[in-house]
Amino acid sequence: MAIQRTNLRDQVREELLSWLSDGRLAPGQRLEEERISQSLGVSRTPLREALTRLAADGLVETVPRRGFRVPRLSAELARDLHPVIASLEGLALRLSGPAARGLAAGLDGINERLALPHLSPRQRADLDRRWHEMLVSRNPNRELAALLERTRGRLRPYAGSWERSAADLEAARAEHAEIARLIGAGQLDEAAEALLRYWVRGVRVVERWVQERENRG
Amino acid sequence: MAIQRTNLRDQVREELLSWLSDGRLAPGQRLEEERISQSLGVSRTPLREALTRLAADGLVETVPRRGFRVPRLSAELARDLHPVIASLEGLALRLSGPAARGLAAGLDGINERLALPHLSPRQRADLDRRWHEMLVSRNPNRELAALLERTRGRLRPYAGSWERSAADLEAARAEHAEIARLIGAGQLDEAAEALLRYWVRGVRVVERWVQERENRG
DNA sequence: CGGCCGGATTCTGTATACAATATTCGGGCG
DNA sequence: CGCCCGAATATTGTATACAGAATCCGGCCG
Repeated sequence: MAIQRTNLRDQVREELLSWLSDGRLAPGQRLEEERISQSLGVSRTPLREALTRLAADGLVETVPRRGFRVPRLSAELARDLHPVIASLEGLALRLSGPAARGLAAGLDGINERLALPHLSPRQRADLDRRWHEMLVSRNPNRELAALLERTRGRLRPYAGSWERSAADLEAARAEHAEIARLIGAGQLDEAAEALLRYWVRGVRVVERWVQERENRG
Repeated sequence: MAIQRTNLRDQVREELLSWLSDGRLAPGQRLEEERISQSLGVSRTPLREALTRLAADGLVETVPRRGFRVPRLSAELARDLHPVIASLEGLALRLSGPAARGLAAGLDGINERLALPHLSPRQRADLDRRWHEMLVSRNPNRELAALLERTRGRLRPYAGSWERSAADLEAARAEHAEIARLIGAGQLDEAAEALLRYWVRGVRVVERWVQERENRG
């Protein structure tokens, strides 16, 4: 028995978010309201409100008199957002205090699964996402948590970049492991620095993926 | 000749933002759509889209089937947001690199004006806002800049806290001056630390103001 | 053959209409 | 006299209607 007690606006928003994740809404695509609202079985009103909210979060963009569109993939976005996320996660980690030490085991658990073969890029992206969610889960600052979730959400369209070489995957896993180790040792400042390195290295991976994607498609 | 705004949604949003700043929309107040839309001379449709965007930014909140309301003042919000802003501003400052040194003079200029007598709390809040905008104006990271503006915007309803004692005002000015001095000397890491102290001290000022306000009204 | 122009069509932005829930207010009951 | 209940009213959430701008498409001119 799912809780149905919500409004169409939020339901539509959730649906559009999943469309953004799985590529049914492709970068650069124009969003024709009538067509989408019909395929969702709702009117344009709640759809537009959902789109307005997504636009506020940067997941779609709006051009006056030309409606909403999905932003094109941009390596610059990753270049800009990754250090911001690293900084916020570092703050969240430091604010967690001694409670952070208990995270190490769980983090390692998720990191193990990241190595499993036969995972789709999106499944790996999801595991990475959960790893980082757990990383900051002991942070008591609610606003910081919300901001982090929103900001990380902007990278949703880049989930495909987890289609990466074995070497890149292994590098990410090694960095995860190193961060978890530092957390387990209570060295939160060092962990925050390692986080920054993790995210900055991730920029290059995303850059290459975006580049490749432009060449192919 | 004013710039003819693109759509009503954004015009309405700007108007509501100023209403939030000057208290015409008071914390805790329920937002009756029909009344507001009539007083703005627009229909409920663009108003609701503006409110949806404001809700995404945390400036209003929504209760299912009870519409939008202005969040109550909360010292906890300041406690949570101030360190986040400090962290983001610190990052912006470090990313500015050597270009930051040129900021010191302008920062001092604004800081001088903050000492002028006969300023309203809101005017002081505005000067402080401009001081911090200038502080990060050399930062090349566009996403960080946007995030900072949005996050700082959430403190809009707390502008009244610049109605403060002469001692508190002087303390803020002294910290501004110290930060500017460090920037002028190229010591960005130290400036970032001073920034953190500035924002953390600000928490107490806002806490007292919120407390006072609850007692009075 | 290519580029430009003008009407037809599509789509957005806004207004209005409508259904269902929340709130209000007065009357009955304890 | 106070509290609870229910009808009347008000308000939200959603659907539909409509005006005007953007886009498309075919014909005309160079």
